[in-house]
Amino acid sequence: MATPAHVESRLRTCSEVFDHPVGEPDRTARHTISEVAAASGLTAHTLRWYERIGLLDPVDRAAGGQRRYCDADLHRLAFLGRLRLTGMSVADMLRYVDMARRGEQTYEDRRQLLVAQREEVRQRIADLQATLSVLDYKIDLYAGRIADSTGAPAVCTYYRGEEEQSA
Amino acid sequence: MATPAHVESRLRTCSEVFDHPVGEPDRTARHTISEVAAASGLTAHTLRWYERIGLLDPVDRAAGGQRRYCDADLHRLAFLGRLRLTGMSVADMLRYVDMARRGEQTYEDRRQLLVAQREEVRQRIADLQATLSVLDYKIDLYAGRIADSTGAPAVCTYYRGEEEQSA
DNA sequence: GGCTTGCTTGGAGTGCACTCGAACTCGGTA
DNA sequence: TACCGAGTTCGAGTGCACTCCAAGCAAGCC
Repeated sequence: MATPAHVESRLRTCSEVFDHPVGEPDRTARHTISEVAAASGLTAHTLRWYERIGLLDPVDRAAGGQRRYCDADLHRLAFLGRLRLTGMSVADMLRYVDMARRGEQTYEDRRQLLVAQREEVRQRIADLQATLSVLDYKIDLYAGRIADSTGAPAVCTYYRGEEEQSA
Repeated sequence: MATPAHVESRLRTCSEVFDHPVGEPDRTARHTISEVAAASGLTAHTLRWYERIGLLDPVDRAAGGQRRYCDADLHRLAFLGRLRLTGMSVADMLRYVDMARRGEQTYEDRRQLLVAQREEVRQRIADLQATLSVLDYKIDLYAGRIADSTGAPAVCTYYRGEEEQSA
């Protein structure tokens, strides 16, 4: 049922893996730090720093001591990027990663952490959507598309009066 | 057409104004710094700092030098809070406020700034919603509600394989 | 051999947005 | 009069998340 024979099974590029981190990750250490930096949007500095503080497990090395990242590293980076996007602190990401290292016994703890984070994300989306309508209103106001101070029926006047600090 | 006579027209409280900054703001300086702190969620320290750096115009003072905020100050604070929520930097908020001080001639500039910010907010919402589905997937995974490695038809396997760092 | 490029390290530095401290003033009350 | 609590000032400090630096190494090329 896995990969049909006629599908080429070459190793995927760094960006391919990072942008679409699905399936069983290949464990071949083969991506250089600059490839991973380009794919992830993080700097090489930041990638080394993530490893130093323990967000990434020690990365494999080529002869000469250079880092070679495998697909599993990219999977983790991609997910950490998602968590960071939600506003999760590095300290909390570390907590999550430490749990992941402790294996199945932390499934429930991890689930709870993610459920809490999901709630925060939902709240954040709601806040942003409320902000969006304030921005819409202000933009229309500046474009002169809102007849001001005429008794237009029930027009939203959010933040009217903030425009000019005269008086 | 304005305020019918039978509607009581007492001055609104600090929280009322901050939470619902609509209509022409009253210019009576009457809210203490701790009231504004409670209503806005900012600390008194931060309110003074906002004024020091110019995000707020110099606030009126009671005899004795204590600050008394008016409704217009609260309107501005409420809108600044919205901008901050979008991730706008204090430096950019300052730019916006400086434009507002220069009056009508900056309407177009301000509109453009807000349009750009609106685009960022939309992008941010999209990112967060994508993250939400990743979180949903992971949460289900941890709850054991996803039959792993069985050939379930086209199940999303985002980030599968990131769970355990064994191997 | 000499040069360039890309990588290595640990520690120090940066920028942001607050956050706090210390010393002081004011108005009210027991 | 003594004290309290809420407020004042400005400069300094904090925590976070990078970001950079200097010195060095290894491989590849002219």
